[in-house]
Amino acid sequence: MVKSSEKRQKLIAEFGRKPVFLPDATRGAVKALTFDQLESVGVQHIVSNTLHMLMSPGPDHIASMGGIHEFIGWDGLILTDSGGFQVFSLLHRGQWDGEIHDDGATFVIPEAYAKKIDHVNKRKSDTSDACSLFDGNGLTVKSPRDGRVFELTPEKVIDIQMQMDSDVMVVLDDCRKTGISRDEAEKTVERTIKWAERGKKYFDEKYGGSAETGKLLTAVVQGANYPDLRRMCATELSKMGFDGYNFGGYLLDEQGNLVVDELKTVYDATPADKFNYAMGCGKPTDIIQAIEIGYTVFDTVLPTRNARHGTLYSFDIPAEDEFKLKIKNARFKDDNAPVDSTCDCELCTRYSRAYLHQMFKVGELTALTLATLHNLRFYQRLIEDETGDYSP
RNA sequence: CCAGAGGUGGCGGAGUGGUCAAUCGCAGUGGACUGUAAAUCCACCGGGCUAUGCCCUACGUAGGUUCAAAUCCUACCCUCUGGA
Repeated sequence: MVKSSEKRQKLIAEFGRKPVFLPDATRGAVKALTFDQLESVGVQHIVSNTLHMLMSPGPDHIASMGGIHEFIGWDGLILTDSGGFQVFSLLHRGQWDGEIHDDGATFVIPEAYAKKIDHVNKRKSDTSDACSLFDGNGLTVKSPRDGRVFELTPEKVIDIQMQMDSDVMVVLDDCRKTGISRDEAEKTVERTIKWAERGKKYFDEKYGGSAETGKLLTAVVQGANYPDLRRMCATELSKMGFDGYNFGGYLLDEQGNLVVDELKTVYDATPADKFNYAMGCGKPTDIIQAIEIGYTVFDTVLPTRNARHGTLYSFDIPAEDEFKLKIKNARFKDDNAPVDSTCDCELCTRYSRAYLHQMFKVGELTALTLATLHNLRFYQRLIEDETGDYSP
């Protein structure tokens, strides 16, 4: 195994000690940005996704390219999500075919998506390279053109993340939204605990655990909006000795409010010397709340996706309005001010609201880049301000 | 000058007797987005109201046929394509 760089080792050692925000680079890239641009706003950590990388280009390919850091050209910390969220967002919401069973989850890739990612896998499928990792023991490649089948199990998810050479790994979990029945919630908790145990055991026995690999392994706490289930899940997982504990599921209630009570319960039920990661959190105001509770690790698509959709964050906009500035609104056509008068990013130091407005109106790609750059800078400043050691 | 084709809302373009204030796309306006199938999705988009309904003005212009016309007839104006 390739040894982590000194820089990465340091990032891993310090991970979660103070609040960090990790932009989502689900498929190995933060949309619209280069890594130079990402670094220019102070980002040192990103999140990638096991399922997406499994589908394309495949863990074997990443391994053969020297691991994910080498492959994508990023020497910062990479946290890889397990694909548990896709169990929820794609399977439970019925967007993709597939099923969840006690052994894991099976995904059938829709033709439209398969085509999009097929340019690499088409070649691979001829020699079955893509599934060699699993010894034919689970991962099946059906048709490379229309609906290949992938299976995620607690063990496979560890293997994939190890092959990718991830820094912080996440075990497979059965992710659900908050509004499910008690019965369902109990089942997902049971399954999540079982899967976590299998993942941890496998990581320790096959790879020698964190001590041997220098990587961190985190577990996911489920339990929907049932505080006692959350507590039970957190307690059980804590007994297994993970490096971090993640608040899983959907961390908003039906009204879109942060589930503060559940977050507190989980925080209290997990070891004080381990970090807590609020997966998918969140709006700036949500992050501030979660930091107050004690969470230190955050990721969400909001700053990057909203940037691409024309919603910019600005400290010039009051918190009551969620710091949101919709740059495509007609009122910014003649606005010569920067998006955020307190910001030091390229967008704010060089361009006006009027210019960005115009670039969005005509669909210039530069607009997406500038907006993404800025929103990530905003999130960096938000989180750094919370620790009191903001330094640009 | 002759022969064809056509003139529809900001634009492109459906509709060819009633269910048409008029499909759809673009542009416009606003909204949504929380472990990313998302440079996406949704709503509104002639005007005026005592507004889940009513009234007015609209399918080149002017007449006509009809209970009823963007849709049929007549004339005129304009555009395009061929031919002199």
